[in-house]
Amino acid sequence: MFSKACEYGIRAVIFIVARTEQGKRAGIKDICKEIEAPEPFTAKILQNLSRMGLVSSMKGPNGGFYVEPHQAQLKLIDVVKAIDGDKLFTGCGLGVKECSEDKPCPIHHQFKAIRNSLQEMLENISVRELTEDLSNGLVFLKK
Amino acid sequence: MFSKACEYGIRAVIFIVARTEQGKRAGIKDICKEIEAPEPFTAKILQNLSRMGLVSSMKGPNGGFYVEPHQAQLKLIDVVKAIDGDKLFTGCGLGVKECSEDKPCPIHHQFKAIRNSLQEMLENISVRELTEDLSNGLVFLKK
DNA sequence: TAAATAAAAGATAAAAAGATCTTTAAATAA
DNA sequence: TTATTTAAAGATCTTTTTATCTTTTATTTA
Repeated sequence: MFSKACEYGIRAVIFIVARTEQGKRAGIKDICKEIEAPEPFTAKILQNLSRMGLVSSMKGPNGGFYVEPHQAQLKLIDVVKAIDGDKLFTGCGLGVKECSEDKPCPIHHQFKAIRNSLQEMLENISVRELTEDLSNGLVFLKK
Repeated sequence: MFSKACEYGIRAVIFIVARTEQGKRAGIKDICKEIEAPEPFTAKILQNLSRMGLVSSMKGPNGGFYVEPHQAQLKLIDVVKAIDGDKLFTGCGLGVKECSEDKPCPIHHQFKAIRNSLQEMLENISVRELTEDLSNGLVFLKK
């Protein structure tokens, strides 16, 4: 469904927001240990997210990734679209080039329903609420 | 969502069933022209489906791909699982290794709902009913 | 200011997915 | 039987995705 990059990205962002709420920044090493992700690859992903303004970073001692208050309002859909783009929500399920409402592919309508609910779900979940579940020990980022 | 192989596979199978209902076999060339897919790649996919018994084939003049009556009952889920496996329905949305009901990832429950409805959709759609829409000009396999 | 820390950036490498080409085998029809 | 047709099989190639390594730049602290 999501690319590996997107999976790592979402997990990393959840952890970063959690750390920010504890008043700390999250170093790439900590992040990757915590979410069990490859370090240089995840660093790349976060550099991109940082450049796009979804998260912030600071170099040097005690540096690392964090979120500004306004960034803490991130919805999951923002992260997904930043990393995987929106083809999951706009592309044809069967890869038919000119699939549209007028000339639908064989599963166009059924598919639309599914991915609309996927999109809706991602739009309604904030990263922040997931960090709460995380601190409460309700959900996990690794084994 | 689906791999390219799966997209081509589904489109090809729909066309093959349609041709079978017209009492003909579908050659790989015809198939690929009709669904706008790369020929050797699609041939590989159909060879696999044939080996797995989802479709039938015959060599020689007037040969090609077709379905036996019992194969015409194919559901979309059969094709998807044959090509992409079932990781879409069983794997964790965030790629967390030991994600489970007991130790769920942050979006485990929301994700489950989505993919259950996806699975349900694929289980309830038969390839055959899609060929009807195709012959009625209601849906399209290419532009 | 100098040393240490940590992200940024760029180059490179490995693996997987997607696509192609060539040869072989089976079936049919002349 | 022989030539023709068409899928099967195997080898190969390309592109994209995933992952790593090295060097540079920014920041902090001593």
